[in-house]
Amino acid sequence: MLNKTFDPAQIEHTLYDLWESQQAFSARSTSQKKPFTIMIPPPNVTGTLHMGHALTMTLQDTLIRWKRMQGYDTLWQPGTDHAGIATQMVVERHLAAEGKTRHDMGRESFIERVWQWKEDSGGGITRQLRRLGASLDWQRERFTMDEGLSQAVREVFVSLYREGLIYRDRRLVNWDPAFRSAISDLEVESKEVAGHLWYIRYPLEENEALTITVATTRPETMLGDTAVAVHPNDERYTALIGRFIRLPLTGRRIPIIADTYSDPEKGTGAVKITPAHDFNDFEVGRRHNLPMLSVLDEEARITLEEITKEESTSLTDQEGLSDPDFVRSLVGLPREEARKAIVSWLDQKGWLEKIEPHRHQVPHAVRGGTVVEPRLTTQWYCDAQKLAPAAIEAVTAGRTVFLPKQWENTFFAWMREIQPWCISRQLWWGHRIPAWYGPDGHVFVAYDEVEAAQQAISHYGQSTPLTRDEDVLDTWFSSALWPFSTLGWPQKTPDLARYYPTDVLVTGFDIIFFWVARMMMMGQHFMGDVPFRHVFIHGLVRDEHGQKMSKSKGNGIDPLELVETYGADALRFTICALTGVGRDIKLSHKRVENYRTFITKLWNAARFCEMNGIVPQPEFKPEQAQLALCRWILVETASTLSQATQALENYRFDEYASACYRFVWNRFCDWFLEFAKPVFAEQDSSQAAEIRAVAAYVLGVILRLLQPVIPFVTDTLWHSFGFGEQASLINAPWPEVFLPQQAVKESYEECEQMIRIITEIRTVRSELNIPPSRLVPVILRGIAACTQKRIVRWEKAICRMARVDEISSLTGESPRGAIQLLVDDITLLLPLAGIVDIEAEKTRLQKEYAKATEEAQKTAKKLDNENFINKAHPDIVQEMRHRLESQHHRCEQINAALAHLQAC
RNA sequence: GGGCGCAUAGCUCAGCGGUAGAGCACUACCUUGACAUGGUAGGGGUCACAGGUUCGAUCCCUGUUGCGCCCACCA
Repeated sequence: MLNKTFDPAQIEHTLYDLWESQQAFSARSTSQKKPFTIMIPPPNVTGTLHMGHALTMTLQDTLIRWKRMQGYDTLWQPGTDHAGIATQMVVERHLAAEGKTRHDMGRESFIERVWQWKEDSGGGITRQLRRLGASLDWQRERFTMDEGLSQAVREVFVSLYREGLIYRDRRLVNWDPAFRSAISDLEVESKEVAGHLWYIRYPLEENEALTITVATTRPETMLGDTAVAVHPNDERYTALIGRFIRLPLTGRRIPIIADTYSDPEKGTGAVKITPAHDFNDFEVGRRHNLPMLSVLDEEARITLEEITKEESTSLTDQEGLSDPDFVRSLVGLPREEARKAIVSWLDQKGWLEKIEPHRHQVPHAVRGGTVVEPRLTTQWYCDAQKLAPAAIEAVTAGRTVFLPKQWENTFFAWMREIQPWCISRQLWWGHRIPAWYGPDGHVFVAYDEVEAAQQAISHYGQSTPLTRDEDVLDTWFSSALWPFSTLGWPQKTPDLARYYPTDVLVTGFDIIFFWVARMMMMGQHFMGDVPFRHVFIHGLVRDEHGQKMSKSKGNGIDPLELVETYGADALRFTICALTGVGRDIKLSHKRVENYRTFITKLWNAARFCEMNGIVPQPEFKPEQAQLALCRWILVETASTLSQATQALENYRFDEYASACYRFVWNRFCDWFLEFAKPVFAEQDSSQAAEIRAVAAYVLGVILRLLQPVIPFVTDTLWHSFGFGEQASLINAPWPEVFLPQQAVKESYEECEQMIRIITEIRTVRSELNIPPSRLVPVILRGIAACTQKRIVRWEKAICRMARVDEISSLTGESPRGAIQLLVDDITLLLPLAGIVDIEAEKTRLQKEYAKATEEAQKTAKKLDNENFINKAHPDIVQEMRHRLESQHHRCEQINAALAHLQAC
């Protein structure tokens, strides 16, 4: 017996455990079935489930469960990511709470601590995925830092190095002074900031009275200036090109150079060049062979190390121009303080011409939010420019297709402009770079220490002590290998051959560059094929006001809270229903609450079936159905099934959900079950047996149709009804579409007509304020014998559903004051004289007449247009003629009804 | 500066070259033996604006406005 209400909390845990213990989600690599594979975008191992996860996982699970039913050998590969920076940050925060830093602990014990943290919290996210109902193949769960994946990382690093696609380079990187690490371009976002433009006079070498003024937003970097650039065509400065200035503060002698980088429109047209602290200046410096002096250390504090190394003599005191004591006092000052100090010194000494307020873009670290400092360091780079073309070609050729398609443009735009990928990070948590250095700095890249040592012997001719590179790899380096590393690569495993390339990647647009592009490059390079055939890009989950959910705004919705409150099915169905193409999702408790009613409706429909003795009849075939009602619901079932299937094929989760919703609620419940009620109420109806069989069949289809999106409630019902004796719902076959024959279509029309009759009567009743408790008689006038027989067949249903107490027929005149209804060629009379307000009915009819004539006029006007007749498609013209005919007919009928009333 | 997306009922969104749709909200009536987390019926839209193409435009094209996003850019 089904409970009166469905209680998800009670069943979801047990049901999921059962599924898992039965290994219902396991891929069967030895089966004959065709494989269908989705790789999970691995969530951070120490993370917690947020709405974005709930969205992407629901969509993936819906696809994978659907494909499983379609008979594929499905692999949904689970796993987690070590998330270098994020995880290290969390653990460092814990340490800070204890008053410690990672440097106090040392590398080894810090890493041990992170592993411990991973062990303690690492199950969280996977437990939460289970809570959502995600049908991942847990036996295959992987972690980006487990032994197998680490081996893949080393293999990729070493071979790319040997191919010259990984190299070390000294150039500017985006440096996060808080992490004291390089970060990638993608981890930098520019934010507009209200700052200042400082105009500083630089005196000419030969005559201090003559100055050239530069404008800068970063006066603190002037310690590292090694040139002033002007545009070669800028007449204001042509005479100065090739001459030298003396840099205030240090007295350094630096050239005025001509370079087209300088923009005469900006500032004064003369720009200070600080190659070690600005990406553009760096390029200028390279072109002109300028010295590159770093004046900020790893924490972005002033350092004079490089200046004093380069030019130990320049720091001599020159009255008013250079001031060695002051400059030395700057050492160790953070950027902002150094800026203030330098500006005030310049002002005192008269070098500051003016200050203007200035809004400009400043790069900030996406994670942590510190102002990023361009910094000259040696890092490891991956030559993405060489890897990109194959990935671009794969998309151009359609071997990988993005959906929606327009994301391909985003992908192309970035890939075509791709920059060298800085893959080293000055962190401790991650894949340590497999590179060792000899005492002279010679690099040995090897799979392990033993191999490196051997290389050293052959290089040096003797055993030589090596030190390992301190840095770790960018987290996305290992993520890039995910589609094949999880399948056993670099070994040539059967799984790799079977499940690669995967079928679809489901993810958000925010990681197209970080992850999708890199998987494409690595997949093409190491597997010789794309990692996935489709990339389905979904939107973002926002709050009900369309705001991005964020911790700081506190507007986030916890998916687990929704699951606890409304059930996983309700959340999943809501997500599917709201996932349109290329649109973000606005989510609220209210939304989930609303869609939960659908789950409730389904549950209650099933209870009704149960109460009426509906049990599965495995022998039943839809082709056998004779009754019009049964044929009608079977046609509806077939049509829903094909709509739903097509929707899923096109990743139209919203259409899939709404097709199911409409069918279950507005067809199965509102009409089929309602029509069935009077039949079931009869003691021994000959029709009941067929209706029961069909109801059971349709219910079975409904449960299978909805299993992918609402697995808990459907599985519960599946077993409760005993459908499960044949197969578990999870592996039950996706229903076949039943193709209706001509006779079935006629039956369908018959049922549709009855629906219209009932609706017409209901509408009139409602508009004339006849309460449901008041039963009314219906008279059929001048009706053909076969139509009459048909109505008789449906009499009980019409009476019950339209609140009618008697259906009779007559030929000849209508009774006075009877309300006349028209459905196709059937005239229905409601003899309500004295019961209803005749005037109200007149008004109603007049309104309807006006509407009908207006519509008819519109059609007539169209048909009067010669151009329309000549140029429109003949089918359309024909259709319009038919339309006009029926509109005229309808007008006449209303008019007749009106005339009848007038006569009263 | 370059690019992309969106604009349809009070709200959230489908849709489509040929009579504007759904859910929620709203109004009225109804506790009828599956379900009040329900039933029945109803009101509500110059499809952002201006041009163009077309027999016909909410739909296609161009422009305008508004909102959002991505990339680039520390003078």
